[in-house]
Amino acid sequence: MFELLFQKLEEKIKLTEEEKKLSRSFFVPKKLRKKQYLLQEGDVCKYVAFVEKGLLRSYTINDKGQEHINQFAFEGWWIADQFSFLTREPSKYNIEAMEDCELLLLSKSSEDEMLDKIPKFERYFRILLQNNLIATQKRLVSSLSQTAEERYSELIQDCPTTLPHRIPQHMLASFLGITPETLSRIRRQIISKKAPHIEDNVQG
Amino acid sequence: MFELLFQKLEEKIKLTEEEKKLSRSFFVPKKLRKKQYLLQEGDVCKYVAFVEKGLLRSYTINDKGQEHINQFAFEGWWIADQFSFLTREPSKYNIEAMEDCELLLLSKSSEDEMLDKIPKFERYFRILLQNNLIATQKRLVSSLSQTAEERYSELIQDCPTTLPHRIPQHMLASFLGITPETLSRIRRQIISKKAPHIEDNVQG
DNA sequence: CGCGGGTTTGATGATGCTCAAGCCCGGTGG
DNA sequence: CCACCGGGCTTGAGCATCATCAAACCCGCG
Repeated sequence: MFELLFQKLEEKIKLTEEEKKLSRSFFVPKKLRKKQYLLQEGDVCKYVAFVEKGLLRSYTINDKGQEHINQFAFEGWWIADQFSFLTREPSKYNIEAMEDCELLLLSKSSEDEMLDKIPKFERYFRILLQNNLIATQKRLVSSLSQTAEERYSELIQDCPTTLPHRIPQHMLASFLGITPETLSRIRRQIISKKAPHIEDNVQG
Repeated sequence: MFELLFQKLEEKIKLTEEEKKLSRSFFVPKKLRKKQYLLQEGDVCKYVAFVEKGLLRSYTINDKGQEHINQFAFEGWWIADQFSFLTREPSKYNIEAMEDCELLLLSKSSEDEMLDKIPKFERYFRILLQNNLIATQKRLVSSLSQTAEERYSELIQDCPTTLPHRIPQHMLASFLGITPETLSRIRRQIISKKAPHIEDNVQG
């Protein structure tokens, strides 16, 4: 259950066997079935979750009833509503399992204690947050300055295999901040750009 | 010169006098005149800067030549291109002083040494990044799910005094990802919504 | 006074949304 | 085995939002 976690940890920090053993004790394993929720809007986010297996999404619903996906979390990623977790205020996000999941949960008190007893984790989480911030800023800039087509093209360029394979189109649309209809039309346009001669020249 | 920095530090971590003295040595004071640059596109971001005084903006220019402001940094804030600072790759951002500034610069090697010698800073930067991430995620969601008018209204609701006072409209527009013309029209609409009776009913 | 920037205003067009319908395909039950 | 259902993807027509281009305006400053 902890294999992937320790593998990921070792990429950033070196833990002694002692520390590994101790750190295990702070996590609570949890399995989620597809469509079950780790967090629902209005609840306080009590855990940050490390994804050992499966796939989750975090999304909000705005006043017009539209869903907007904020983040996906694949194997080896962390997911939570940082704001609610930190402040203990009710969350505006929902975190749902898109596939059957195996998670390692870390409560606020466990995190605090772990950071106290194994300060190396301060560094680990700092690096994690830094990378997350870099990625989020990049996404923000692209959402402000690029067209939907450009954003979609870049997205599938970054993850040409996993994304279309494990995530249905209407959720990619929601992630990009566009409607499923628009995404469908964009895909058609891209295809006709790539092979503009096919429809025109193949005449038998 | 270090007053504001230590004030901000004390909100998050407790430093001994020894540590304060030591930490000073890692920073290099720097003054910038209005319109001078801390970082220019194509250069590697060599410093994270703490703003003792003044105001800066970080922006990118996309392929169509449009500027998009990524971040402002007021007194007490930090600013850098985290990605370039971390990877030493050339930056895609420009960081420019919007007013005369007094900064405290921290180079990568100084940061590393400081984190080594005063591990409390790991925690400080972790908290900093956490707050920055929360804010950036919020901005991302609003840029994906709200209209320009909604985003502008929320922005000036959050900072009704400082923002319009110190930041010209066309830069607010760039921050919101809209054109100056659109922002101007939005402002007019908001005004006429607030007092719809004025034009209609005052007839002499 | 005239210049130059920032802001405003207008006309037109592109991008993406809404609503509505049709299609495709896998799953279910008769 | 097939008919039916439902969800996801596609397609179309019309519309809202926002960008673009161009011109006017406003105001501080040399």
